[in-house]
Amino acid sequence: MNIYDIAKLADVSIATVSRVVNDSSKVNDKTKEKVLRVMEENHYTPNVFARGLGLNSMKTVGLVCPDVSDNYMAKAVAYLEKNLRGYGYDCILYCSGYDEEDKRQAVELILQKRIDALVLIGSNYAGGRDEETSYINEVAGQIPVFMINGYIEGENIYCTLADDYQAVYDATEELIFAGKRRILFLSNSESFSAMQKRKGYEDAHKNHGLPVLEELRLYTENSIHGTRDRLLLCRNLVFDSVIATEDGMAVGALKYARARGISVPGEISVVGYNNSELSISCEPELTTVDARGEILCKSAIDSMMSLLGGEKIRQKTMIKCHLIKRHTTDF
Amino acid sequence: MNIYDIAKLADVSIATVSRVVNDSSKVNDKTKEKVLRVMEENHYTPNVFARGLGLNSMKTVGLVCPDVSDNYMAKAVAYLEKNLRGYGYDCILYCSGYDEEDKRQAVELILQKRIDALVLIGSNYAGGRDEETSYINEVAGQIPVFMINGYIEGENIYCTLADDYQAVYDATEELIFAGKRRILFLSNSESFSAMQKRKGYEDAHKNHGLPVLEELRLYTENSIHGTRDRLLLCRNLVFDSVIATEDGMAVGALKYARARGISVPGEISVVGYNNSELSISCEPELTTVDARGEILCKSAIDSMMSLLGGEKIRQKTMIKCHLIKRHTTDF
DNA sequence: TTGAAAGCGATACCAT
DNA sequence: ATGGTATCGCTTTCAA
Repeated sequence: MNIYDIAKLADVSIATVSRVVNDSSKVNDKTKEKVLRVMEENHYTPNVFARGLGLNSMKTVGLVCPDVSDNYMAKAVAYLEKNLRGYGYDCILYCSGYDEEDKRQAVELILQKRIDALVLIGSNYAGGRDEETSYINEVAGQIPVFMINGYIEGENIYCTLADDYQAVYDATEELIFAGKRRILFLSNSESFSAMQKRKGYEDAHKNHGLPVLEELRLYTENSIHGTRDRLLLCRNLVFDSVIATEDGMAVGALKYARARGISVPGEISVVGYNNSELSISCEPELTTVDARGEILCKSAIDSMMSLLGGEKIRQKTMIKCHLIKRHTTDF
Repeated sequence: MNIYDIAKLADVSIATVSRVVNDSSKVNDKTKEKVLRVMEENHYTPNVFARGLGLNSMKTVGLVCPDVSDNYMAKAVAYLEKNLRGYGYDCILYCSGYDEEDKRQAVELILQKRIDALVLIGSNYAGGRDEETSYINEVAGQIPVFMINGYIEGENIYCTLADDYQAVYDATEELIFAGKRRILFLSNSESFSAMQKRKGYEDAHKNHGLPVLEELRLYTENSIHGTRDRLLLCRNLVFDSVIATEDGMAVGALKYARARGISVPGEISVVGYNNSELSISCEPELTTVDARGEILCKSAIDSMMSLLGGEKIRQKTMIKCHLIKRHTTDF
């Protein structure tokens, strides 16, 4: 059942049917009604391919993230999908993995689907060297690119990001005020966001005349047991508090403390990041930074709709984070 | 840059270009090479819409789940997306929510995108009454439908499911063997899977001559604090063990025990479901059922590829679950 | 092995 | 307000 069939049945031309479908103004109410009825009766739905061919758009936005099974990204995807659909846009999803080459390729592939806009979720697409992100600038030559919690400068690239720097700066400062002097910094990547966090951690030390100790900066995987075991292996690492760039690592630190018989927050304080469910599943429950994922996504969608509607929008939007104090710290 | 441009530059007809693109056999190696070079030089990529129009397919499968921010579904989506892409299929994602009407509508909408197959993730699409799932049968009239951990009978519907019944039956039986007589059953939905689990719980009791006590079947939301608070409110509910249909609720039970000063597994045993990260974040770590989400997805993909390749496949595949014993039980 | 031409099902411009 | 028709870019017969 195509537009020709409907036209014939309704005894009008395909042009009129098309007008009704796109509810163009210039069509007689009676005609419109008749066509609508015929469409209804025959369960007609326009062929999206034909439509796409003509308009060179299928009202689709591409979502790319390293891994949707990560809770932060999953929430972002869920939010984006739901709300973009509210605007009549569908989402096609690519999980790129974390490898540089794979990320580049995922973006290249999804671009071939003639999406109307690209959303890059997570700070893993920024960071690193410029050469490594140049492909994003290229994409931006064709369609607008929106980054959720990443920042790349360039024409047609729009970034919404959490103020991770300030969040970690503030948390570090609170620990310092509480008398902590050996704050372990746990991270698992060199993403844009991880770099911001690290800088916040370091600046807080510097601004309070405290040394930034190399030995207190630890790389580990973002897994509970992985982090615990990693810490267990460092037999002569001494610290009185922990700031982790992801909740998983913070919980790992908790597990480590328990394994070593160290009390939290009595002997060490622990701060996590992302306010994920992990942070309330553990014992004691985790003080953590809420990076406002939903607000970031909302802001990105607003920008996108303005842009696609022809308005001019700003390229960088920064959102403040929020420290949620629970039972792993005593400040 | 379209097929005509390439044809002109390579000094061949568009038919030949098309043959090269689809690497049809009947094309001279020299010609092929020449065309390939021109395509390369001009960064040519076929227009997916035009292609879709001709083939009436865009090699896309529709993924529908109630909520990707749920860890189980997110993992499924991640796995499906990654592996389907390996077969050259893209994924378009719809998060339907849990409401009956919304689910129906999501399926209807995604169908308009002329997807090649539909995957329904999670047992929330089955269960309830037949009238409520009839729309799925209708969809199956047009394209194959694959259900991940759900079961609906019907032509062109293919189901892969975990043996949730047996998993809960076995876990319940172990608790009974360990001397437990008041096993609390915590659930949060009436999905197909939830029903299977409940039946497993009840049958284990019956087969061991134990009564199924109404008061020990509790509905609650799948949230840690929600479940904890719900239990805290039941002042005269007595139980010696817990089986939850989701890890979140099991952790909630743990939190309840802690709040009441009840020791786990000393005084009560707790069993969760899904082997999520929550189950290792909590303290003590949770004994939980691994419902083999990845294996389910793998099996579904295999079936799909066989079917699209013209083979005949079976409509129902059952996968055995696995009980992972950790520290919340002592059997 | 290659090319010419007929669809595929919409949109949109130009008439009327 | 409505209709006729070119157009979008590809796939696929049918001939050569």
